[in-house]
Amino acid sequence: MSQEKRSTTIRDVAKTAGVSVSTVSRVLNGKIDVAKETKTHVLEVIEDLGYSTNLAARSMRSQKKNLIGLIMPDIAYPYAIEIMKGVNQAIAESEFDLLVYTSGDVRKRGHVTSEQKYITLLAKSISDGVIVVAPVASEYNIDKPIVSIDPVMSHPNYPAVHATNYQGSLDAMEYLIGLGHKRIGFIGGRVELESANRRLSGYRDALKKTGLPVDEQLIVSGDYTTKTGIEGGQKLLTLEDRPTAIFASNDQMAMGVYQIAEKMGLSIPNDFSLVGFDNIPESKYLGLTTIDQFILRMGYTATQMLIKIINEIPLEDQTFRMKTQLVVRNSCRRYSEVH
Amino acid sequence: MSQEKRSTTIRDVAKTAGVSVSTVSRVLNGKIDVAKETKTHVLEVIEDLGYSTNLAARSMRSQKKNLIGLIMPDIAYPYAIEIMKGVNQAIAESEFDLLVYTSGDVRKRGHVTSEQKYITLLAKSISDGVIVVAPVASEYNIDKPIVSIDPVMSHPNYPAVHATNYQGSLDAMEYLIGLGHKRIGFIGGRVELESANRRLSGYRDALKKTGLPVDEQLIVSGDYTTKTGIEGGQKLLTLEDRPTAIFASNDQMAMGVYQIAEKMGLSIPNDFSLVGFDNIPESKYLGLTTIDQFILRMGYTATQMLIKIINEIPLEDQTFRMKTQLVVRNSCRRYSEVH
DNA sequence: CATAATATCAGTAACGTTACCGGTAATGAT
DNA sequence: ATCATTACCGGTAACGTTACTGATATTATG
Repeated sequence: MSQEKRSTTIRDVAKTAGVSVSTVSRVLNGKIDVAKETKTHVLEVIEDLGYSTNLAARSMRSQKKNLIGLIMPDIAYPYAIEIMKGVNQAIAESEFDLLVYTSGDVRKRGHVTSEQKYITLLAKSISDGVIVVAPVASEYNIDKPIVSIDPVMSHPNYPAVHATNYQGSLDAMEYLIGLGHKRIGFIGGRVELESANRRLSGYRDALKKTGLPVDEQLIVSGDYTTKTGIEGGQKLLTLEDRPTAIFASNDQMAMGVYQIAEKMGLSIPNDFSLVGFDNIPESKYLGLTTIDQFILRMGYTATQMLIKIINEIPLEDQTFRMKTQLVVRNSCRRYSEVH
Repeated sequence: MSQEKRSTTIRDVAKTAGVSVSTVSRVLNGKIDVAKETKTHVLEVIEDLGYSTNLAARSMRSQKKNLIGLIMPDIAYPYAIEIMKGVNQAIAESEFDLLVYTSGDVRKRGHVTSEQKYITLLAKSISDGVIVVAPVASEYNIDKPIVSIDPVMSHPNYPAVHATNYQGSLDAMEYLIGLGHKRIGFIGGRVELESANRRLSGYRDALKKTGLPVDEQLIVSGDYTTKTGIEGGQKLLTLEDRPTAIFASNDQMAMGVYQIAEKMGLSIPNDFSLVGFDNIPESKYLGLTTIDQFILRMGYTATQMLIKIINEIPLEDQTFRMKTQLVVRNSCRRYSEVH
C-alpha cells in the first residue's frame, strides 16, 4: 500500500488522554455516564489527534448507521439524476446521510447476480436500508429494509414505487388519436422491466379501443437509451408507409428521434408528431410533448417510505403508484387525411 | 432493530460446506491453494445460502477495496451533476466502483468539521481514495489519497483540479468590453472559494487594463445559487444608472438573472447583455453566452488522477488546470452610446 | 523405499469499534 | 458510622472478515 502510517485509532486517543478505550467510545457516542471534565478533555485530544471513527468498525459492531444507500446501475442519464434529486431532497430533510452506489456501467458486470451482490454489500455492511432503481430481482436475501423504484415485477409484499405506466401510455395514445393520427409508431423500452411492458400494453389497447389496426411493423424495440431511439426512429421513418406520429416509450429515446429526424431533414411536428414518456428536464427545452411521471417525486417518496420502514412506522400501502400526467408542448400537431 | 434474523456469515457457509472459515475466505478471494472440487462446492453453498461478504468486516481487515469515494455537499444542482457524470465516466472505464457521499444539504451541519469528518469516515473506512468537491480545508488528516476539485486554496502539495478561473473571467470581460460595454455589473460567488475570488480579480483587472473605472456599486455578492442570482440581478437592474451588461460568476446565478429580467419585463440581450460562467447544460437551451470550464472533464480528470495515485503511478503535475473557453451564444449584443 | 516437494486445508490472531458487566469512589440516607 | 445509592470508569468479549503459520496428506524425486 502507498502509505505505511496507520491512522489514529480510538486506542491512541485513549492512551494520550489517559483514559480507557471504553470511555472514549462513550464520549464519542454521547453516552451519559462520563464526567464533564473527562469528556471535554477527551474531545480535545480527539481534536488534536485529528481522530475520526472508523465507519467499518463501528458498523460491524453497532446497529444504527444513519445512512441510506441508493443503488443505481448508472448515474449519468437524466432519469437517474432526477431520482437522485428526489432522494437527496428527502435525505436533506431527514437525519440520514446518503450513499449512492454505482458500478458506473451496467455492462461492467453480470446482471442479477451483481445487483444482489451490491445490495447485500451496502445493506449488510453500512446502511440502515436501501433504495434500488429498476431492480431486476424481486426478492432479496436481506434482513434490511428495501424500497424499489420501477421494479421489474411489482410484488405486493415488497415496498415499491412506480408510475401508472399503463394509464400514462393510454393517455398519450388517446391524445395522438384525438389529433387524428391513425398510423402511430412505437419504440419500446427495456423488455425486462415491467414499466416497458405496461407502456406497450397501453399502446396496443388504445389502438384496439378505438378500432384502429395494430400494425406490428410499427412496433420497434429499444432499451431506453438515446442510441436505440435513433435506431428505432430511423426504422420507423424509413418505412414505406411512414407513420404520422411516433410514441417513444421514454424521453431519452424521443431525443434520439429528434436527432434522426434532423439528420433526415424531417421537421417535428410538421412532418410527424412525437410524444415521449418521463418528462425529463431536457424535454422542456426540446418542446417535447410527453407523459410526466414525476421522477423526482418518485425518488422523494421512495426515500420517505424507506425512512418510515427503518423507523418502524407502518406503511399505509406497500406500493405507491405515482399518477402520470400528459404534458402538452409543441411536438405534435393535428393530422388530417387530406394533408 | 426491526429484524432479529442475523444475516448469514462466512461461518455459516463454512459449517454447512463442512470446511473451515479460512477456506471459504480463500474461495471468496480467489486464492490459488484450494482444490477445484471444494471450490465449486463452497460456491454452491454460498449460492444456496445467499451469502454475500460483509463490506465493513472485509474493509477492516484487508487493504484494497476497489472503491472510490466522492464527497459533495449537495448533489442536486447542475454543477454537481456534471462532476458526477465525469467521475462516473472514469469509474466506468476502471476497475473501481463509486460511492457518492452527501449529507443532502450543506446547511445540515457545521462546515469544516463535518467535511473532515466525512472524508475520514469514507476514506479510512471503506474506500481506497476520495475526491472532494469544493473543499474548504486544504489539509487532511488522512493517510489515503485525496484529490480536490475547485478547492478553496490551491496547495501545491495536494493534488487538485481547477479551471483557469482568472483567465476565463478576463475572457468574458474582454468579450463584453469588445462589444462596447462600459458599465458591467458583476455578481460574485461563494467568497470562501478561491474560484470566486479569481473570477472577481479577473473582472477588476479587465476593467483596469482597458482604463475603465471600477464602480463598486456594480459589484454585488452571491453564493452561486439561483436565489442570489435573482437578488443580485435585481440590485443591479434597479440601479439608477443601470449597467448595460452583467457578468454572473456562474451560470446558476445567470439563470436567476434571466428570471428577474423576465419579471421586470426586461429582455436579454435587447435591454442588457448577460454572460455566465461554467457552461452547465441548461445554458445551451437558454442561449446563455458563458465561459466553459468543462466541469464534466474536471470530474473525469480528477478521478483519473486519483486512480493513478492509488496505483502508485506518479503524477506529472499535482494540480491540473482546466483551460476555460468562451462560448458565444445569444445573450449579448453590441452596445453603442447613442443607442 | 526414503525423502523432498507440493497441494490442500485448518487454526489462530488480528482489524477498530461498541456492548456488557462489574468495580471503585463519592455521595446520600438512617 | 454504616449501608445503599449513584456517578464514573475500566476490562473483556464480541462483530465478520482476512493474513499468517503451520499441519497433513499427496505426489514427485533420487
